[in-house]
Amino acid sequence: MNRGGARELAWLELHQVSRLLSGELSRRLEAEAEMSLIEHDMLWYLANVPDRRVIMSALADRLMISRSGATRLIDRMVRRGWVSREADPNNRRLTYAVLTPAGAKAVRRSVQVVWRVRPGLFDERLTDADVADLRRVLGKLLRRLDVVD
Amino acid sequence: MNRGGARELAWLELHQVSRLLSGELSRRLEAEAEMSLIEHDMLWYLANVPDRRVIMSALADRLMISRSGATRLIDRMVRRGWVSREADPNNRRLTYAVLTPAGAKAVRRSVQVVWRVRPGLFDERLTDADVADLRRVLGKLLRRLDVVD
DNA sequence: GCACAACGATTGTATACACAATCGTTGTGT
DNA sequence: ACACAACGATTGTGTATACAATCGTTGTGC
Repeated sequence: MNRGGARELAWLELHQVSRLLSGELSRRLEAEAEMSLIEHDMLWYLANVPDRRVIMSALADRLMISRSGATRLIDRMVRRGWVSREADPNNRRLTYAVLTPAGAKAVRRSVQVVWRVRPGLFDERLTDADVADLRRVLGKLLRRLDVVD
Repeated sequence: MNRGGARELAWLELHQVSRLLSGELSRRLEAEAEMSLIEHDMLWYLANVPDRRVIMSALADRLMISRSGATRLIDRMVRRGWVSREADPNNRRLTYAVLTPAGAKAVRRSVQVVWRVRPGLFDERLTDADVADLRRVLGKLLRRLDVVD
């Protein structure tokens, strides 16, 4: 029943690799930095954005999660003291998620974990040519998938 | 703070592509075949395995979900009448998930959706060389990630 | 043969997530 | 100025998932 075509296998392997890689990094982050992968991604993004603050809905888009997902994610981070909420004085519909000093400290630790773990999972196995090929193909796939970037 | 290296971007794009692709196929499956992506994957696997039956834990491994996740997934499928459970007469610890005729019918519909949707998302955008490159790189990544395959 | 470890599946529980509904705020047409 | 649409965020709710504990079954050492 049309099994095993190269394109079907490529599709399968793509998801398999993504799942295995993020699963492994996830476990290591959970164990060594007490945070989930999405929490790390969020903090890392916040740490590298001007003013270390971002509007809730922009955060949701960037992390590819729902608006309510972003609300609850920030709830957890506020409870942990890593992020604070700030209202926009000019437009009271907007809420900023702002990285706190404690959050900056936390993300410094989680980034260390990523730097320690990711090379072994990913970077070290690929030559420059591999990376270039991978990005070329991923770029083609990404191009029309309404990614705002 | 060490942003934007090609390897970091490749990692990001890999997960982004996987997420966007499966998200889109997921929505289409939900809308047009009333099942989730993992449910389709499960039925499709079952439909192509000898005897259309598989041991629970093998199913979990294959789908890369937890054992309890597999139990609950099969619970749902049994409720829908698409899968039945059968005990192994020789080893009463083992449970088989078996595709029912109704399940075979359901997967025929969901496969149609996949065949209709995936080419536009994936296949059509890639040349044979793209697919070969992608699989070469993914293969490298997969090789040591204890994939039973 | 019996005690007990190993095994496969399930259940209890906590958590994360999406979708839909809702709340307060801001923009718009007349 | 007012009614109302649009907007951004949150809350209510249902569901999927994982981890740990447990249940019944099978294998093993003595």
